[in-house]
Amino acid sequence: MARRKPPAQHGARSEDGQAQTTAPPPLKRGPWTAEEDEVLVRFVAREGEGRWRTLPRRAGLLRCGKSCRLRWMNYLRPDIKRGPIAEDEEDLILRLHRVLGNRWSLIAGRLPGRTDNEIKNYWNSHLSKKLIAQGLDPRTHMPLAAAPGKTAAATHKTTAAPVVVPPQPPPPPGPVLPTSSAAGTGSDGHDNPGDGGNDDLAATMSVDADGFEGFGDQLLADYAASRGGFEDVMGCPMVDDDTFTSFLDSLMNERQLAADHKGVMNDQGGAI
DNA sequence: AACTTAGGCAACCGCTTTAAA
DNA sequence: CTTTAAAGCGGTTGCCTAAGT
Repeated sequence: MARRKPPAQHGARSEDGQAQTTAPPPLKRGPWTAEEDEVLVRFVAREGEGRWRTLPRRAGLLRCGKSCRLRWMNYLRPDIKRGPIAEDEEDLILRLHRVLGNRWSLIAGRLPGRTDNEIKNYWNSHLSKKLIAQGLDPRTHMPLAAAPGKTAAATHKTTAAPVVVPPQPPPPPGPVLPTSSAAGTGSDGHDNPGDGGNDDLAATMSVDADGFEGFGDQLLADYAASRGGFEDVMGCPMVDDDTFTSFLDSLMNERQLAADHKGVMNDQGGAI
């Protein structure tokens, strides 16, 4: 169901947006054809992933490297799971999002076969609305402040400021988690579904807490405290790598965890 | 039946981070 | 140490389809 305006061949920019002086080859844009898919699949099978920038030329594709990578990661990888998001997957997404926020790649890393793009789209088109309908702020999973006529009724299209979020009080002290620096950590960023892909997360989780909303999570706090993994440093609760990794695992493997904290969640308006 | 609106999702954009030279 | 290339990420766009009028 891909539709992206095909023309727009403004070749005046490289794939990274930098201006170019020499006339670039006419890069194709828009939806991929079955033929292109086949070429890419065959090439990756033969040469392996990586070197995306040069891949198009080597493979004989008139696409930019970014486009090839995206197509492979989001659609052509053999381990991609097709089909609707299952109920348990949805439940996991909700719980992970509550802890991780919009870290789609990290969330995807915990859902084998699902891509960050797919989860992001699913979140924006389904789950955020679901939370709103429950009176919860999709960003923080906290109860929406009563804002007459400005919440669930606020229809939106896709993600552009999808949710009317009233000014929030500072989130409760949350674990110190990585911000966008979780990106680009040497792994392919998609965290190889199912392979403990939050290692990079854990490695960076002590960086800073700025900009991470939706994580003020009593769930993790309790969990970490129970593990003795909490320290209060500069007013910011910290968790160690193992604690956080275990916590994410527990989110996946122990539905009981949520039940154990039901009281907490109820206090917050029944989040999740 | 024709038109309009909303939803869904693949693809693109721009920025950040990391690694290599 | 600095610069540059490569890769990855989150946000956004825009087309197609379905539902509604």
